[in-house]
Amino acid sequence: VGIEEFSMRLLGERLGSGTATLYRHFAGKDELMVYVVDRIVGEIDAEIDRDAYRGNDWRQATARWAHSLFDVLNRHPNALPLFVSRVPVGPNALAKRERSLALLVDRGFTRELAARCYTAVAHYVVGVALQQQGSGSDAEGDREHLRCYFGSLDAETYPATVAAATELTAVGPSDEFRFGLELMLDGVECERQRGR
Amino acid sequence: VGIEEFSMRLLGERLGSGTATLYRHFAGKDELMVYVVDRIVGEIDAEIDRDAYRGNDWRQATARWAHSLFDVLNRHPNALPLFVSRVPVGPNALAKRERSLALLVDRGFTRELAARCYTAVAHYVVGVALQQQGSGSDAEGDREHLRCYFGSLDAETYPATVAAATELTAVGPSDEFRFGLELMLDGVECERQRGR
DNA sequence: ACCTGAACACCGTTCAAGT
DNA sequence: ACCTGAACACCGTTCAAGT
Repeated sequence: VGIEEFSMRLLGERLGSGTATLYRHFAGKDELMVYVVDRIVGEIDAEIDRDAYRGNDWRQATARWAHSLFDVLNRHPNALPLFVSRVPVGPNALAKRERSLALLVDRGFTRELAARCYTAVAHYVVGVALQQQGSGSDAEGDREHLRCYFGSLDAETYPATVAAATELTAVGPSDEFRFGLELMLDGVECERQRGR
Repeated sequence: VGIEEFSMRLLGERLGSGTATLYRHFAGKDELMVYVVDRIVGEIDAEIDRDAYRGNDWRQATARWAHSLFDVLNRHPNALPLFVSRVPVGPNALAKRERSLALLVDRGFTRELAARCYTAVAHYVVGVALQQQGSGSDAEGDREHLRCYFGSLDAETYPATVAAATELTAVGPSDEFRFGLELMLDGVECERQRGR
């Protein structure tokens, strides 16, 4: 129902129990949300745990979990704000982090570079998903609206914005994500070669 | 006071007026927050508007506004959640976007590549700031705590995480930001050369 | 032992009544 | 005309009272 509309009263009602009963299972709303986050993290493609996965190089493998995480976050737009300023430490989060890190270390990254690159990519994925939040079914309409707005600005004051009104709004959320991820992986490749 | 603690009643009280009076100036809490966001965006280093700025190459200039935006966001940690899923379109946001875009186009980027790179960098900066939110004065203590937690895990189940416990928590928020930004700018450089 | 209605101390927003 | 106390319809959380 969305984070704004959710309430302990509503949850109690849907479960056919009193609101106060919920506090026998969770310390409060905050603790409940921690469990919600870990459950969502658990939905990340299990492929990352498989042996077959080892055939791919670091770039393919990293791109794969990044896309999988991005997909999962987009499947749960209502829960996205829960990922702000919360380092997920539940059992599912631990397992996924382990695999993503091992991926890099197994393929020759130093522990330090692996840790830095893992963190950068993970923060990029969640960050973009957060800022694209709500760009669901009517995303095309929203972009159209923004394009008109940029295009209608004063061309003397905002020449570059007016000229690039189309380009600024032509790229959809998933294309934008893919492009930025490739930029970051290109950067990782540079850093890796520099380290040698 | 933080977004959680803020209320229209508190604001009315601090201004020495009735709560209902606020609704004569703003349609409601949401509209008020839009103004808060644009005011914060207005704090981005004005250097970006100056002619002297033109001496720098695209990478220096882009890194400069990215760092400035990051600093501004960190100066207002309580307002950060307001940047989730809101494309800032106030007067200050328009002015800053114009300069950041013109920067790239003036230095030979096509409109499309400029738009894509601007968007990627802007989303990266805000995304990282969002996820580092609250890592203020006691950040060192939090990292120490997380390091112990990672280090204490079962080494059979989480070998890479245990081994990299130090590396995962050794990098502070601003270093992490700088590293990821460099990755992304390396990627932009790659893309730019490919386009030629 | 387990559950919960009702209460407590809050919200955002509205509007009739005051100045 | 402008302001606002009080009310309305909600919150999260607690606890005495019920089963």
